[in-house]
Amino acid sequence: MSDHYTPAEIVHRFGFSHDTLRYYEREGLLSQVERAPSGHRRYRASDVELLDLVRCLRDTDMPIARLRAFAELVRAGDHTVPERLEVLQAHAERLADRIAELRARQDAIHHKIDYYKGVLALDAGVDSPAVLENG
Amino acid sequence: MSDHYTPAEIVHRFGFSHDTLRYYEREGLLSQVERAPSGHRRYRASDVELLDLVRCLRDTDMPIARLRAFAELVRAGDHTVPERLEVLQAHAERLADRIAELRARQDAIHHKIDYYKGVLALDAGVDSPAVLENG
DNA sequence: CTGCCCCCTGGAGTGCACTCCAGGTCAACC
DNA sequence: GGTTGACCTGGAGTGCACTCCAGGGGGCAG
Repeated sequence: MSDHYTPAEIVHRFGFSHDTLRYYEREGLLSQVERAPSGHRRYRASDVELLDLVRCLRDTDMPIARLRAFAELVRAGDHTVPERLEVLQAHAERLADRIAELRARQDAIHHKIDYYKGVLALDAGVDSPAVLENG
Repeated sequence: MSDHYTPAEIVHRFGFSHDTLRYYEREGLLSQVERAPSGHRRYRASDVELLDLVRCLRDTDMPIARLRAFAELVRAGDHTVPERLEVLQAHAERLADRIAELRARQDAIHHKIDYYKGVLALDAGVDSPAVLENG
């Protein structure tokens, strides 16, 4: 381990494919990644740090465009911290909403599952099962 | 209100667009929807019931292909209830995993937010702020 | 010297889920 | 009778996020 990471190491670490990493770079999520004399990329600690956040935000469905905007703020310097904070807080809010929605839907699905289980239980126990109310 | 619903009523009720409803029909999520003599669609209670579930499952990211498979089971008759149950249970499991992942990411994002808040607090109170550990 | 592997490039292709469009029908209202 | 509005059709187009491809280079093991 030296002060940089090869593409393969990054692929392994984050689970992004080579192509996805190049795509992110093209899209401005990563600033120009350093190169070895051979032309091969050398990812640095700052890239890794940003990719960590990218992983987190992509996994929570932040679109690429917003990630690029965030990355640009990071590049613009420390004075953009308030704006970055706003971006993250807005995202956290949407995420909380999304989780709440998923949980509500999850409840509905479990009700449906229970309904089907009821149907099966009746089927198993009775020759001609009664009609069941679908909740 | 009669025993059927117009396309506009369905659009209003579920928030699916006309085009999306037609797309779902083409994709086999709804079986052939009844028509008025004019050719206009007439959605019935059974369509509404299925659309309710479609809303639920789409909102929790079940792909169209799996929804079609489910719809086919529904059409095939009551003997497919065990299979439908399996589909729903598998989906519920994926959904629980997804929610757990989102919550984990949510924690990480909140840590990042707290970190940025710390930076700002230091900025506000100190002329030359100390370096802060990024968690 | 010969493979072989890892990596490079620009650009084209893919999959999914819609979404839009042009042109037409039908019923109702003025 | 004309206009309006809701709806119809098949098919093309869109947006997003990758993902794949063909062709090429550098460096090292055998």
